[in-house]
Amino acid sequence: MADQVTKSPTIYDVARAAGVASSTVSRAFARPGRVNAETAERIRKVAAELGYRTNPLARALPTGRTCLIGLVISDVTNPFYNEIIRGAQAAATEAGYTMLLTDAQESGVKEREALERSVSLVDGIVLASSRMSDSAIRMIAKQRPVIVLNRAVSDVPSVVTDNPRGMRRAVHHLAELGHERITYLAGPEASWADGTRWQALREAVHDVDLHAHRIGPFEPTVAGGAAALADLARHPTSAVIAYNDLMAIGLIRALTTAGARVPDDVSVVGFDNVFAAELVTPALTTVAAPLHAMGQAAVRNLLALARGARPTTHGPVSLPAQLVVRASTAHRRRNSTSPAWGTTRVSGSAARA
Amino acid sequence: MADQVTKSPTIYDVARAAGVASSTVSRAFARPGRVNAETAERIRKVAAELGYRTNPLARALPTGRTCLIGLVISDVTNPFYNEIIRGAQAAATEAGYTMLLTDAQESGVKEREALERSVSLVDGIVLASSRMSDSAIRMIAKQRPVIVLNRAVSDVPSVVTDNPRGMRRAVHHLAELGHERITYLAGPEASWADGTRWQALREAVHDVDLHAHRIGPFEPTVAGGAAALADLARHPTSAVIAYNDLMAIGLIRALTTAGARVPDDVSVVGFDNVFAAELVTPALTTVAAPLHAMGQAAVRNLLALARGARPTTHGPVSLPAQLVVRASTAHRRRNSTSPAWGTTRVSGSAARA
DNA sequence: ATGAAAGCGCTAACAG
DNA sequence: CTGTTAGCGCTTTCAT
Repeated sequence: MADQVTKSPTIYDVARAAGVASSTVSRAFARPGRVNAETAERIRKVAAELGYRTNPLARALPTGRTCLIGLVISDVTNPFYNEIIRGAQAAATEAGYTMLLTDAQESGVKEREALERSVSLVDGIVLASSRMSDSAIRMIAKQRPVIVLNRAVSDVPSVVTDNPRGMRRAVHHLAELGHERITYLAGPEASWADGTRWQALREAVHDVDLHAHRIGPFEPTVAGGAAALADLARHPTSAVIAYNDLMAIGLIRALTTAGARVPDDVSVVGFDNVFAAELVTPALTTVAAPLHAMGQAAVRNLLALARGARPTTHGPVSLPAQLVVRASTAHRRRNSTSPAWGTTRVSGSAARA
Repeated sequence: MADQVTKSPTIYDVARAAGVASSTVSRAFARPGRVNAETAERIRKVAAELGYRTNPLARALPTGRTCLIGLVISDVTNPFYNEIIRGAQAAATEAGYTMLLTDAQESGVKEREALERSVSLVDGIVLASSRMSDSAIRMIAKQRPVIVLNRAVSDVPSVVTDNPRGMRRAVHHLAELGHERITYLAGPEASWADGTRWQALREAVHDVDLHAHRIGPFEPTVAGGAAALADLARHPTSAVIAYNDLMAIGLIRALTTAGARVPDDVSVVGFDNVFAAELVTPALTTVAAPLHAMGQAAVRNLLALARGARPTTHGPVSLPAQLVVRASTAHRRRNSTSPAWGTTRVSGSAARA
């Protein structure tokens, strides 16, 4: 039965038992060099016997450092963040920091409230795919070091994936497979990543002389991807690139249900390479973000910032993305002129050449 | 550029500006009833102007309460915890608490270290599928209120799913489909859930006069499930129940690759109903744990404990599980005496029908 | 209802 | 190298 009666020993208890001043005990733990080896040894021994453990809270008060960092995630439920969380945690632990993880539950308001309650508690904050406005972010960046992940906010250091390059690879892959028209399934309008991806797609497509068309925005979820089918049917293409894996998966399912075959009738590529991407059938071709590395980089940079380092680079730190080719993309079949999966009545003729 | 120069105003700044004693300011925030309505109003106004926000750290020192609770997860990467985290977070926020999430990275040692660093910081701890020994858990339960999730530890309150009932439902479902022999794919030996599930399976199977056979243990991952194929092939059955969804998914994939058809040749049921369960093909029939509710219940109970409530019930609090029937289970085909998916060379002729 | 003062447990000058 | 002495920002008796 939980009996939290025993008050944990304080620095004074140790000091008394070791016959030294409390400040010496403090030094023995914080600055072992500044204390006689023998005394230090004795203090450690006594402390161990008493079961003394320095109270991080009390320590934080005079020093102003809590050794806590906040990681705010727009939606912990999204598998996209799994590896990011882990990378961040690893970097934090490695540096002796503890992580305060907060789920913003998709809401800019909740995000703000949560931040409200935790800014003063942490030495720095990583904002992953924040739903807050740029100005709100700059606001909190005034109070504590902040790194934004997966987004660029002027005057606030950030870590992102190299979407342009990832997108270029996806487009080249599709081009090699003979596809000529690509539909982009847009994610949330507020998403910075969505903007860069669509922009990158337009440029990439231009380079290799293909065409791109955008539909959306849709929710960045399986349901959102499924919902995109109707729009896609109105203007079908043999290839589609989705804002993220979840949407790609949703679309594939809807497509399959509607009688289309992936990748035979339409090739689909996602973004992020989340865990489920390789589990679904067909396994998803996707642009893999270096999730773990991103979480890690964000925390490391944050910690550097907290230590007083000025952000070196000006633009965001950009981590390389890779294309993971799996089974959801295939060579375009010339003969499939009209989609078998038209909305209601398959308006056959409207297909591309 | 992050300029954390501006020191945030203290209670004294507010007191001075409002022309009252600091203690009055303190009361105005903590015990509004104990202060003149007008003064309180003035104080709030001044505080707002100055942008004063009470420092939770400084508050925690004299009160001993940090309004922080720790949630330790054996592996944040496992989708099983997604909804649990969310439920926990919701309950915490609702009660005005902030959550300190820690990933134990599958390691009892790391778990312990992380705990070491955070016990003194929190008002209570939820241990989800802890990898530590019962005695280690009881140890930390002596220092702070603790709730263990998904496990039973004597003398420590816990929240679990009703595995026996879930298992019974799965077995009845399989029985109705005409299956007679069920293989259980065991998860980690150290897992409390694994023990109860296998035990429940044996009992359930006995009630309806079927047979159960256990293979394993395997890693509770997709890879682990795939690895189980070899063992299963050695002693094939028309139905298998896996320790969890990830393993079930892994097995299905391996089975499919080996040329077997799910559910035609073998029916597979998982446990947990994680997000990916409905995404895979065939969609997984699984025993759904009330993930969100579990996280929520754990935190609520913890908070009650922290408030001084004695745990009412003696055994663990058990939350109901449901069977979600999807596409990975089907009626047993009488004629498939020998598996078409034998270990190495698929002995062609042996196909069903 | 309000003020004064004594800490919470620890760190950080400053002397010795 | 070690002891002394102030605080960090807030709460909490105890007076008034």
